[in-house]
Amino acid sequence: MVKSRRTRELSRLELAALGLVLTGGPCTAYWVQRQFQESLSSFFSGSAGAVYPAIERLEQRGLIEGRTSRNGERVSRQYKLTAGGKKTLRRWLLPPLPAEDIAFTMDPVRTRIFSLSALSPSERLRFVDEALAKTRRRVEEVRDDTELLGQSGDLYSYLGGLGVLHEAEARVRWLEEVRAALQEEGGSDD
Amino acid sequence: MVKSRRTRELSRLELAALGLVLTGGPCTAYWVQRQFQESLSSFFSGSAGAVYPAIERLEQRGLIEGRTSRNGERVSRQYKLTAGGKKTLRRWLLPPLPAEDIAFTMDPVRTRIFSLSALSPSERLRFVDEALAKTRRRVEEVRDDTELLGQSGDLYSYLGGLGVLHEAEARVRWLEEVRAALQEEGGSDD
DNA sequence: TGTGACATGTAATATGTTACATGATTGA
DNA sequence: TCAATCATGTAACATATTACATGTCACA
Repeated sequence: MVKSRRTRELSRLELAALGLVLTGGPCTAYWVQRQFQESLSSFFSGSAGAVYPAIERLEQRGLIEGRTSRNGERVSRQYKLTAGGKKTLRRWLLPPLPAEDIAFTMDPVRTRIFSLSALSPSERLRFVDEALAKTRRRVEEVRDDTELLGQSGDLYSYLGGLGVLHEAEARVRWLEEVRAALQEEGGSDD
Repeated sequence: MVKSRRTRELSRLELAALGLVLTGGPCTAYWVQRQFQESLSSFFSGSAGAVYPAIERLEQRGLIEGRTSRNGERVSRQYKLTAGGKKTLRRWLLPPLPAEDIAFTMDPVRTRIFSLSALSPSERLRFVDEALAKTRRRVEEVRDDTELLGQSGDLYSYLGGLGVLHEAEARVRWLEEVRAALQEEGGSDD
């Protein structure tokens, strides 16, 4: 039995891609790419320049294995998880969950809040109102998409969608509070 | 009047740093770095290797201006926003808010959900229970920090903290739903 | 005949990460 | 005097982004 040498940790994209190959394999790199693009989470763009190299790295590590197949003139490479790949995924899922992953949070609208003093009181309200309107619309979109996922019978995708929905709804509630606070602070305009 | 030539867009880190200089200026790059490190949002690590170059780029663009000062042997460079910097911030805040910024969402726990089939039913519950416990603890931490921000009188920081709190609470509610769904699906073990 | 989805990649670019390195000042 | 904080940076590295490039296949 070979002791694996210490090697660099997998990036989030690599881990997510590995999980996709588990669920969808055997599948092509292109399919993985589409999953990223269609995902409700837009963290990864699903660009070819990111996905293809990531898949290659996973294969080089022996976490997935590819098999080139031919349909007429068309070649494609189908990947599936190896035993090592599954072990890696299990290590990723089983305790302990790293603190950074629990604390991770990012909202580009929230980032902007800290610069609000560059605007006049009425402009601040305009900012929040736009964010509120667009986030509400986003909630509806996510709700629809999640409902579809629920009907598709894919439990984990549905649960993922539900997570995105909860987050979007939380943003709406938060923005409503922000709006109230700004109105109170507001007073006269510029 | 000089038409500004088309130039690359500012990165999120640059924009966030610009906002920090608005709020905290005149301030040092080190101070900006500390703000990132202490922020409840852990999206940016606040590493010197990211912050110092970003501040330099902002200065080269004329969005902030620095002034080297001397206290005894100690030199430090104090930055403050320029008129152009303020204009840039206002453009960032005023409509339209880009759709990507509204849709942006990332939760490393949620990412893992899609790979849950690598675990046995009882392991899946263990995963969710750990996430739930740690996220609940996180909610308490964020609540405390946000309360302090509220007492500090810095309205925008407080509102930012409130946003993080809402998000953490939403994650707890979501994980509770996930737990229920997994128990229902669960049945027999491995 | 042409469009769009399938499929695979590369190149240029920039950004951010970790780790290293240095030195002054403050306060216990 | 020692540790922590203030303060400024650099180097190596990998990764992700956009844009480009190519070609097949199904179908209307």
